[in-house]
Amino acid sequence: MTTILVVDDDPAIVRTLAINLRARDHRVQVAHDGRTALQVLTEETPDLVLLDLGLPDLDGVSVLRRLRGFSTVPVIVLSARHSSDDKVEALDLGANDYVTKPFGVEELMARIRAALRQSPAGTLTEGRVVTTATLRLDLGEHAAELNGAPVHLTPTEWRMVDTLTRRPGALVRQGDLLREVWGPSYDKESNYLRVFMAQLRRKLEVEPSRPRHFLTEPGVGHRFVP
Amino acid sequence: MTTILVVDDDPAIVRTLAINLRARDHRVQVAHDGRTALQVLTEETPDLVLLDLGLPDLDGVSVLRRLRGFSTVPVIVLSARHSSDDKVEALDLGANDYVTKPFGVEELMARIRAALRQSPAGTLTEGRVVTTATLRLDLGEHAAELNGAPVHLTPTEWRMVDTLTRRPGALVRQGDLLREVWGPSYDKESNYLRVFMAQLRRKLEVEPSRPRHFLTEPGVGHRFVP
DNA sequence: GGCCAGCGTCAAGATGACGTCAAGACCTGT
DNA sequence: ACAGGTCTTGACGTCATCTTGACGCTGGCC
Repeated sequence: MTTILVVDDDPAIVRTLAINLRARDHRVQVAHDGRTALQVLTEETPDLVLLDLGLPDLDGVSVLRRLRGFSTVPVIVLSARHSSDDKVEALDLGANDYVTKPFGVEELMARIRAALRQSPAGTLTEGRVVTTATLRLDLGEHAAELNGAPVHLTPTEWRMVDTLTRRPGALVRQGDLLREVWGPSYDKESNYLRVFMAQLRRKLEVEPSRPRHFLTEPGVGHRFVP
Repeated sequence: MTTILVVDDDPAIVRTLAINLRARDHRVQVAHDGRTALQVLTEETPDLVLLDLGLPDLDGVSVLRRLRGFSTVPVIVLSARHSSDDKVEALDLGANDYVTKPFGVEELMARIRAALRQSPAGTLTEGRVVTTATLRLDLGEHAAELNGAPVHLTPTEWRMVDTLTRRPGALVRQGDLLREVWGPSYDKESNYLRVFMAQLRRKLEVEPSRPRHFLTEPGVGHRFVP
């Protein structure tokens, strides 16, 4: 049983979606504006988000940008805007799919199934936990410990940890890391990597100047070794 | 760099897609019918498939069904059929996205980015791995081992290893090697070869003075023998 | 035996990438 | 409006890597 968060200010649409989703055995959560949506997302961990772009308070796009700051939950954008630019923007901000209103319910349900199917076996719900001799990183709970002492990581730092630890020991190229963490257009800003790798080492390495987990492969990329 | 397989029988569409994909640094493979597409997929491992539904031989839907039998590669369906049933069918058969023709190129490119982003990071890397009795060279991961002990190679050394091991046992001429590693204008700087061949042997040969893998063919070039 | 061309070796200097720091911009909640 | 935390941006020292040149060795040829 999966949980789906519906973010839309139109009660009629919300009702239609809720009925259809419940009929297909999903749990449904509702937020009528962007602020509430973000609030819900920090407290709950739905398996998918249906996000309307036309919200009363925040722009749907900002909601998307912000939620991608701390979550990799699959997002399907619903929007009345048909323009190519809007679609490109939303997709590049991290939306998994973009459906224009009015939409066929059956199609949307199929797209939801598709998105859930692809979602890498639990990015949120099944909290990934990485542990080493000195470290404990709970990706789901956003909790980090160094030698038992809790450490606070910022959203960007979490995103870096997330992509670096996805395949332990594997090399992540600079461009890939930048795109994953900051977005598609940032693939040349290697400054950021220097700053944030230093930050991660300061917070997560016993001896920041002699890193054992967060390593640099000069000219190529970075890797996390357990 | 990712490889994308375009399956479509319309040469005009294939050409448009190929141009746009190459401009965005993708390698492009083409299949004009379903049979060829399935054939290619058993031999190569593209990172994403663009699949037209209207093919001359097999129905695109059957292609999709069959390829899902042995592959989890992301598939974006392109189709002139707008009906909801068609979309639902394709999506439920395992398509990751469904785009109706005519489509905006920018939108499609954004959807490709979105699909690649979601695909588990591991599936993308085409890791060539070269092994001998004493050596292990993982070109994708930039990891090298000599008798089980990890060895660190610099970027230039990796480029040399890359070109030398591309065709094991084959002779690579000095000029070709220099051009591949340092650039087109360096084809006379055979100094570099001397310096870096020595470096490679020091790091990757059990007995650097009696090389068994990285050999020199005086006056002609170099070769890697497994 | 002596000469030459090409290869192997070495080390010093130049270069560029990385690590570090701090000031300012930005955003958020009070 | 303010205070706290976070992200961005630029400058700078440091280090690994690359470049460059000098020298010794070897094998072929006269």
